[in-house]
Amino acid sequence: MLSQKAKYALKALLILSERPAGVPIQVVELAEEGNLPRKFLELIMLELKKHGMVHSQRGKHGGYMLAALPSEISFGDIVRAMDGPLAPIPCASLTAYRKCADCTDEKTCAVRIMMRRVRDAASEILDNTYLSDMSSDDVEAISNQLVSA
Amino acid sequence: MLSQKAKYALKALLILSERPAGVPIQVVELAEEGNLPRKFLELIMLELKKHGMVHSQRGKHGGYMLAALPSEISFGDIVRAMDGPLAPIPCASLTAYRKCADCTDEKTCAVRIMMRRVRDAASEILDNTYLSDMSSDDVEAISNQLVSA
DNA sequence: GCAATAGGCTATTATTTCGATAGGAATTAT
DNA sequence: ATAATTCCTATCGAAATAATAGCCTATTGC
Repeated sequence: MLSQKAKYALKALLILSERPAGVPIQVVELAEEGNLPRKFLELIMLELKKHGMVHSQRGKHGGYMLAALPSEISFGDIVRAMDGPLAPIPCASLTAYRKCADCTDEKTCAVRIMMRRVRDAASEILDNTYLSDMSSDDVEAISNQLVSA
Repeated sequence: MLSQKAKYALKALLILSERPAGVPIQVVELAEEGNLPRKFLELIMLELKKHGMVHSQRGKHGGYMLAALPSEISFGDIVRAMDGPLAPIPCASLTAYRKCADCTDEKTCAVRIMMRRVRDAASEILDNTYLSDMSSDDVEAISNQLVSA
């Protein structure tokens, strides 16, 4: 499951990615444009900042801006920052491996192998798509393709 | 995330799939062989039965058996029965679509498109692999390939 | 028929996680 | 100074998760 937190983070960063770089956008504005709960979004932006994905400017005329180019921030980065590993189960994670408490022999565990495949597939998609690949223009084009297909 | 419940279900069904069909296996035996909490597993087996994936026989010499061939029960079936839809977010689900409360325009939602891709990838894997594809022999072979690769 | 065995069912519980809100401290522009 | 805005901590309620307990009911073997 993708948490609300991660969903909101994605939406906020997508909005930021379509604005001119370096100009701070306030949380209120992000919340309005994305239809997101303001106070919750504040926490999220703070967390994104701690992960180095955005910069902030305090005080009047402050706000948030991307810490890198939209072509450098992947969906995988964002989802991991908010929700942790992509793998459905810790023993199938590359970035945060943890053995199952009840596991007797990992090598013969079919569950782990299957979940590893799922993880790899998700990573293949999310780690190779960047904010810049999903601008509103791109998304509209994709949606239209789906309709005509 | 794959729940413990789903993980235990998968392990139990994998054990069943390697036993002769039609011979009931008791919960205690499944719990021991799979290193699973007995009482919790009882609930799980019951739920699997309600989903029509296993049959049960009560009384002395009772137990559970698969309701179909191992080549007919997919990992996708099992995961969905235990944890619900594969999609990371309801608006990207085929089997249990639900609109996001905060969504203003689904057609231009990049999050939904990405999560739909993830869903499709997971489905591609889980719906096309059956219990019979993951017998302990198969799994050992796969593990050995990984070592030598 | 009766005892033993095993699934069936309901309730309960503890723990954690999630989603969100509140209030105020720190900082900056004017 | 004042207004605006991020930063930080605390807190809350609701839901989900993981599991256990206990009793009921069906079936079998003798």
